[in-house]
Amino acid sequence: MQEDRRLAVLRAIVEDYVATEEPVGSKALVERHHLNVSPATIRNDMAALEDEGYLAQPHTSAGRVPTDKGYRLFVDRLSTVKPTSAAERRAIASFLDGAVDLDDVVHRSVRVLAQLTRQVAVVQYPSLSHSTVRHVEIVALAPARLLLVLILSSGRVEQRLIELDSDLAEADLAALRSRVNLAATGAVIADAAAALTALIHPETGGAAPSAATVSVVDTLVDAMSDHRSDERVVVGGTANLARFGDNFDTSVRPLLEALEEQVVLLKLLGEATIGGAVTVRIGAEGPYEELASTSVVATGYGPDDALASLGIVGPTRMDYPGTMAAVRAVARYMSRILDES
Amino acid sequence: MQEDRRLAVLRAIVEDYVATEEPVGSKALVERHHLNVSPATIRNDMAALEDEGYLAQPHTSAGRVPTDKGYRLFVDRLSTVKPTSAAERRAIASFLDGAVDLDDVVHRSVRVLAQLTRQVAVVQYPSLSHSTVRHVEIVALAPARLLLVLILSSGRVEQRLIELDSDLAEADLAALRSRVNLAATGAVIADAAAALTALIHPETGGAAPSAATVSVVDTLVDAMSDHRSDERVVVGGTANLARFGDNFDTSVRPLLEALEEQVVLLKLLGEATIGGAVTVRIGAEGPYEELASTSVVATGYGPDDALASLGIVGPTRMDYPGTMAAVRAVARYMSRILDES
DNA sequence: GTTGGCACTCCAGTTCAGCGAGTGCCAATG
DNA sequence: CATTGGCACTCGCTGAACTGGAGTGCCAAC
Repeated sequence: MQEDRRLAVLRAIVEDYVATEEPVGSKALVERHHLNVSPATIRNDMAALEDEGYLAQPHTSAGRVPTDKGYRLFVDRLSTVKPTSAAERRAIASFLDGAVDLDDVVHRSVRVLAQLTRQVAVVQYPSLSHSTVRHVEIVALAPARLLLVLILSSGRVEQRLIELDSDLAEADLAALRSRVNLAATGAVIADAAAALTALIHPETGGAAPSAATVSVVDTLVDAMSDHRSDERVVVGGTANLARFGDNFDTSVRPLLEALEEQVVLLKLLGEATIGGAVTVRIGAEGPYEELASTSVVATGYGPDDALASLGIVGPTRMDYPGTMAAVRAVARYMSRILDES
Repeated sequence: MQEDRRLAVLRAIVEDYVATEEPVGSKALVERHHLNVSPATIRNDMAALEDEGYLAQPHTSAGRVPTDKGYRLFVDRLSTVKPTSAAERRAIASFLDGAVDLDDVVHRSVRVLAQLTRQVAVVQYPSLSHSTVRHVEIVALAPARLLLVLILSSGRVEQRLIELDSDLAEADLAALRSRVNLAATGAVIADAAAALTALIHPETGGAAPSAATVSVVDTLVDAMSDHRSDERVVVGGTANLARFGDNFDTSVRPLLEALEEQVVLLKLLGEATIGGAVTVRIGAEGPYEELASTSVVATGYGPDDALASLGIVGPTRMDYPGTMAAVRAVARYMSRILDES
């Protein structure tokens, strides 16, 4: 019985603190939420919650503030999933439906996510490793100079320029082109790379591959395993940082620094790709000390939610239910769009 | 004689203010710079400079601060061009030389520029309109489904997918491919678009073009005139905003907002593409009221410095000579790299 | 277990005086 | 006429002292 009320108190404190940005005291609490008990009772509960580590006092004789542990409990057990509002769904739809290509989808997503959550939004580009090869084109710019164009299902295009030691006849080029496409087209990146490699290392000892073939295949395999381009992320909504101009040094500065470090961002997002659900990292739960006062709400998108991740970064004091709903909604819509195209 | 000294005083004030971030007084000035006159004399000069609008006082009985007009005079007439240091050149070279493709060049440039200037750096992608067509590839993914790949000299690749009403024979495809390339390859975008259009509107009334030809040409011309992709910019170094955490509302917030608005950024940079030199917009000189307390230092890059622009955005109180040198150095290096590849 | 009462704590905001950097003006000087 | 030293004045900044109020913790009563 008291246990139930305690949780209700914790929930109320989280909600009030998120809304007001100020430590919440016992009296204000009984007024705003109609708990049918006296402030003194609440005080006892608050003291207990503080003992258990869910609350903290900025200083003696101020109200209580949730700790990371408090937020965690709130997110895990107390928050009711806020359904995305019709207005939000409409915003997402009208924003994303106008997108013309992959770049555009990613950029629009980051914008709409930043707008909905009023936080800094981060969207990772679809990773190479989950794409399939749509087509490989080999163009002779000059007799000994080839342009390789690798077109992937996610809409991404990679190009490489190579010089050959000797000229390549048009007929040979055509043959090479069709062999390469036969091996790679339609396959997942990893398989395509393997199939291509097999072309120049034939188990069944056929004719030795030509120098041009080796060169082309090497370059393509290299482009396919170039994980550098996996590391691309787009950031948006940094203007939202302006909302919490105080706490500059504790909140904004480390966040800005982290945003510059794409590697960190990718790690943060990466954790989220695992399950299908929306992941929440609160405060110091992660390994990044500088981000102790920020939370990350992220999820995967694309088929099986495994193509790449998107999410937001914000202060631990944030509207978790709303943010989680927005992140999930954008991810779903994005998956759908990518699936259609 | 006094005129000379007045300018020296202005220069000294700008330099000191930039270095110390504090209003500079007459006494401190004679001490730091060895002007061989008394503080009282300087005071007279300062009063005169204030009358002419080059200086201002934050409040009575504080030191002087340069006005926008003061900075303008400083930039135009008083600053000696700081030659890029060897260390800077080395930093730029080692940073940019590792770049593998266009995206990479742009991203690396923005990083190195942000690092050198310790400001927010902005680099615009090479504009379509100044590129030439390197190659057009037409691939039949299916008999009635074509993939068009447009490869530009700047390293950019555009792709379009089209469906035909009827199947296209391999021979016809080859013919079309060679006609299109004959018309477009090597030409500047605008010319290429015109030449392609001519293919389907033959003045000398030849045979009417096939439906496939019309479709392909239309799509290519459309891709060439797609100025949306001209509007891409990359921003870096926002973490440098942390350095001036005070003035949050006057400096940081509007800047963050401007950075989100790519259109504004492009306009700011756009002004710079005109001459070959480094352009400086100081404070309220531009039409953007919110950016009244920021300056933009930018220049063009690429052949004739006309391919696109890059630059930095920072507080009016900045090291103009150093910043201008860095911007110019990065632009030059970038031009060179793009030229080579 | 809940409640009202009460003493206590401590932040936040305000007032006020003193300090010091800096100015403007003036009269004197070369 | 430019320069200089002197001097009174301004004004923001700093720190101390004070106060109001919100909030707590504890205790005794129900």
